[in-house]
Amino acid sequence: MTRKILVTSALPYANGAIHLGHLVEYIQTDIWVRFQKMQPREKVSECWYVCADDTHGTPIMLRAEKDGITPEALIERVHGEHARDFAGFHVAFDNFYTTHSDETRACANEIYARLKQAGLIEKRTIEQYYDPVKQMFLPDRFIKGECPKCGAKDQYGDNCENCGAAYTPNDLKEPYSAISGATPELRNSDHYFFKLSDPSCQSFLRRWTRESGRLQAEAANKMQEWLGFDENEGENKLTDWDISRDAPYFGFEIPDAPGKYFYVWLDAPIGYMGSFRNLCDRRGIDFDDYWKPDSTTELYHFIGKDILYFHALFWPAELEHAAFRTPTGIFAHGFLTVDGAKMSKSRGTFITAESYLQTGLNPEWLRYYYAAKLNSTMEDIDLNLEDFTARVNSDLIGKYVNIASRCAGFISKKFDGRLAEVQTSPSAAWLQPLREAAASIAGAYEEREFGRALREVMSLADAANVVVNERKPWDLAKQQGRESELHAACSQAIEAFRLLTLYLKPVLPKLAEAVEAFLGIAPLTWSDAAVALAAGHTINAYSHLMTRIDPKQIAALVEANKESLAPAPEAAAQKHAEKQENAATVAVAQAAAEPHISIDDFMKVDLRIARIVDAGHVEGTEKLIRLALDIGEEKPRQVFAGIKSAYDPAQLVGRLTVMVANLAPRKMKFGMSEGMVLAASGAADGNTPGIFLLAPDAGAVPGMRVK
RNA sequence: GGUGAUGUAGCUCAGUUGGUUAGAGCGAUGGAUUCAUAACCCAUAGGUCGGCAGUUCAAUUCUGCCCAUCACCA
Repeated sequence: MTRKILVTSALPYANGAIHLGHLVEYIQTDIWVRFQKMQPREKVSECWYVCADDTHGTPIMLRAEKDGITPEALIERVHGEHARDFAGFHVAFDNFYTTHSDETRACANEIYARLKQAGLIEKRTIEQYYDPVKQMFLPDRFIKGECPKCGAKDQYGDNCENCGAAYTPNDLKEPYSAISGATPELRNSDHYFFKLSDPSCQSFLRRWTRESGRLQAEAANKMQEWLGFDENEGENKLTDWDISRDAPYFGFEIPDAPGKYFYVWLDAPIGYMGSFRNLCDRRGIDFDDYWKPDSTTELYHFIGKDILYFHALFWPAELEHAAFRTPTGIFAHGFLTVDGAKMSKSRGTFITAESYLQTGLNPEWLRYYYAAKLNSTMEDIDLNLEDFTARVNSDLIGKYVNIASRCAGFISKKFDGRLAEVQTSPSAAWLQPLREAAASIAGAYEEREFGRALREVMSLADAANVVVNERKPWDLAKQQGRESELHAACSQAIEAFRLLTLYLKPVLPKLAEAVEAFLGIAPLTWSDAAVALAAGHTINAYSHLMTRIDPKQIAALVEANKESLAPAPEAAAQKHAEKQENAATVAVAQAAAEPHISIDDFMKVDLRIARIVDAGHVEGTEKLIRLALDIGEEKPRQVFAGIKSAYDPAQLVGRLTVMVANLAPRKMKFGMSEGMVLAASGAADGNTPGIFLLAPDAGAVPGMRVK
């Protein structure tokens, strides 16, 4: 059966420039799509690649305000920049659209309406911080204050960068608005939730995430962590997802809720549909064929591993319950590092797509290098600038282009550009492995094992160079009567070059075009591997196809991206998920507060004497011991404790210790942890190793309260 | 803190369902060659397969502990 495929890359947020980190994904997707489009129609009859700018949310609104323009003007400008950058790197979307479109709005409204009809939308009143100066509700990341745990100042509203504690903005001490600096007030507001906690969502997602092909193995593991193993898991489930935001907000107003807007993360994935709908309208494609529930077409989302949550949980659950098809597969990739470290503005390794092109570097160099490093896992990939130069120069110029360069001249000068018979020539037997490699290279591309594909291509290029070396066309050219040998040797080398070009074409589309012009052939497709160019086929004069990277260009690129200013925090710069949160850093001095707690605070902690009635290792963990604790209740409590390094389970059974009995139960991969045992340990500096479990003096019995 | 991943030659990476001398490309060194933008070809050197312990006739591979790096914790 012929395949029909729809492919997406994650939507870039419309408040910043495309950089080398983004390009990993777009290049990866583009290579895969180009590969599919080279397949014969009977195998892949359609393959569409759509994307869009992600244009909504608070950061866009504030950014536009800061620039003194409307959000619409901002996103239009950025759309132009993004389209230019993608085109510059030969990323060939069938449609690069925008989420701020009628199509996306219509899809969002439809999905919302259907979810509502299915009883999966719920209105709830929540308490949220409000900036009285700016007159708007504040997203978590726009509230800063002191960490409730360690007292560190100027921490974001969701977690502490100093001690790593996670909390909600309501827990922050001395909170202030990162926008105005004002002290925010708690106010009530109605929000709309997608009921992810509904049993139908839970059971659907448990099934869906485990189906073969949906997720990479590592991603499926992660999902299991979030979802739990089975239906009988404790009451700790997925929580409902807040999909609305209050005005002022740049986005789509919810149809039946004036003043409420769809949260940007709701309409972002819907933007895939919106973009495709727009393409369908322009090209006469059947939208429903791709999105109806029982569709036989394939749908793939290429994403960064940071947004797996949105694409593997929320998105399929939405689609399923809104009576659309769900994705065939989610392909997550890792992050990019440059020279082994996060991209850094001060080091000049935060490199924008625009600066790369303006410095005069060839985009196909980067495409090749990324491809050489990409595989189907979520591992991070490193752009090592020295290695980049060496690898591209050696592989592409030294090996691959060299084959044409060293043989084409003889064909032109001695044979008037005409090729000898190759397909049936006995001396051309060495080309057979090159030709047959088409299948395994195709397999590697299909599986997104681009590195493996290119290793195979380059080893074939090595083999071709060895053969040329053995045939020595330069010697043959000097000898009378050996013209046909020379003709055969060079024609075969050209044929090898044609095959290698075909295999590299998904990665190097422009170079392949230049080769097609040089060889005087129609655009190469995968089935062209089978048949050699015919005897007498005329090729054009060779002119060099690609230059080497000059290390000076790399130095210039780094220099152009260097910011001498004090480096701003940029740790999360390559992520999509930050879109809803990333705030401008506003420094506001805060007075220190004494980190005392009241007796009431202390009494909230229900400490109990517990007897360890059972203890055992937890398979698959490095630090945990599973404890069964008797605190005088009907059933012992199950608690997981990170004390494996210091205790042997067998020695623990029977002894008394102290546990926190009213700690919120936490679902872990291996079951519920219903409390916590108390143990002392030294600072994390490792100078005082060891973990020391607390124990009461003789006389205490299980269940006694500790206070 | 918890979870997951990674750690193999100077660099970038393969690989090992436990089995003799651990591989490639680049780089280095030596040689050969001159058709090719000094590319290509041949050869050599270079690794306690992060560290320590255990299981085993045998561990880079399995198990435990430790170290380092990275990500995630909605």
